[in-house]
Amino acid sequence: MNEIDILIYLGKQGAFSSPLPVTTSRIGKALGESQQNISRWLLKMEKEDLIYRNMGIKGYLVQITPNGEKTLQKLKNDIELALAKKGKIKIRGELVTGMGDGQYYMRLKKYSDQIKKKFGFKPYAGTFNIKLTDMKEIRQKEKIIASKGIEIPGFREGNRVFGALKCFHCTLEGGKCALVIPERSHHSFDIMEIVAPEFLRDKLKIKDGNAVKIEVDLNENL
Amino acid sequence: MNEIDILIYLGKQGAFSSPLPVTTSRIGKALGESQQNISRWLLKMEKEDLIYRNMGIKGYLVQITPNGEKTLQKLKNDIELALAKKGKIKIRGELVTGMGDGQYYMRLKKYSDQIKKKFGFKPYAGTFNIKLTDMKEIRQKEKIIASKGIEIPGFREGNRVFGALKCFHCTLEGGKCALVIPERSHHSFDIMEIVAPEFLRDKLKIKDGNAVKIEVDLNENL
DNA sequence: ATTACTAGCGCACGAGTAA
DNA sequence: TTTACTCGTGCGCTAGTAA
Repeated sequence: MNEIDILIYLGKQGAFSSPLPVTTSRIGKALGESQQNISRWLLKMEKEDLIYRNMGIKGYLVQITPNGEKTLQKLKNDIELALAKKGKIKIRGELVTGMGDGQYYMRLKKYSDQIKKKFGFKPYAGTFNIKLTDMKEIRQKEKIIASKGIEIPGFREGNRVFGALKCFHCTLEGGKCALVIPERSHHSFDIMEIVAPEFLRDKLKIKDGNAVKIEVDLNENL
Repeated sequence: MNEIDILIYLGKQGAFSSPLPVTTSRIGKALGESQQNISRWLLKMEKEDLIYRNMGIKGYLVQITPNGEKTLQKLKNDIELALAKKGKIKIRGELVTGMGDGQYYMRLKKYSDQIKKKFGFKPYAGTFNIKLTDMKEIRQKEKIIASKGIEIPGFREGNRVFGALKCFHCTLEGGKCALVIPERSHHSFDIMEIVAPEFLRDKLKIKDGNAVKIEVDLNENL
């Protein structure tokens, strides 16, 4: 029991725009609380400028103040911010160079065109390679691999076969990137390859050995 | 302080999809509570199946359970339901006939075409006339009149001048209608005129003298 | 460093009841 | 009928401290 429960009850009854005739026992009944308890809460909420009250014939006329409305809005907002993190996984690692085959792949037009199409940016012809130094982080990567992700199909060029890629929207130190995982070659399990738009490469001033944070979005649609 | 605050905190840190390393004192600091208090709450929330916990090296690894997520969703939903009532005014009255000039207006094509255009239905060539029997209800009507509403312009036909109408989306016993207030003739302050789509006239089996509930939407856009 | 127990205090609760 | 007071109980809080 708290003032939020009462604000929600009053709001659902339409106490925003006009005074609502209510009694403490009716609210109590609806919320499973005693009449006395509601009486005390309304008194308190009046002091806190969450509601106005005027005596009516039977019971009070109660209305939610702008402050009361703001309180509800703020809570809703906070919950939304929290729920927005659903389906996102954070990973920490360390920037390394010269590992992984992503940088080779990204020079191939067939791959980079697909990135452009599905992620909306032209990838820099190299990748950020992130080394996962902790077993915990590798377990996170496993969780990502178990997700569906965004598939970029493979192709053949002459004799050579280029495998499919499983990709994810992600942010690297806050900047939008794409996580690229070749579907076949599962060697180097402790490396994550991230392609960035060209401009980001300049903006993020990170060097080899730097610790970086990545947030991977498991959802397919942005 | 309650479990919602902690769920929001954990959620914002991304504890939905993967275990989050936290300590009771860190949460306490963030929420302005003592370490001991957070310890007790986490214990309780674990019992209530809102979170899982596993001992880590320093502190716990905490994750929000599906049930915990559902709890947040439900609260968000309830708040949204409450906030959806904002800008809506409830009025009670009694159905009467033969009063008001709305029914005359609605037979005029220039008016009814506008209703069709702005409310999306062809009005029945008569109005529901609602008599406000209580001073409280009349005060509600004043609040409505003070709002902007949806204007339907006047026109002249030969010598006669037909005034503008101020209209509002509303529901009459749950059915979508339009409240129509002539801008000039402010006689009969205790009558509200409501036009309904033709089919509603049959569906709502209300007769003269019946008490009815109206919910008026002060917003212009549906 | 952690978590979480115990003790002590105060706020929140329902029951009874006055106005 | 109302609201809201007082009273007694118990839950939630912080501080101290054990593990």
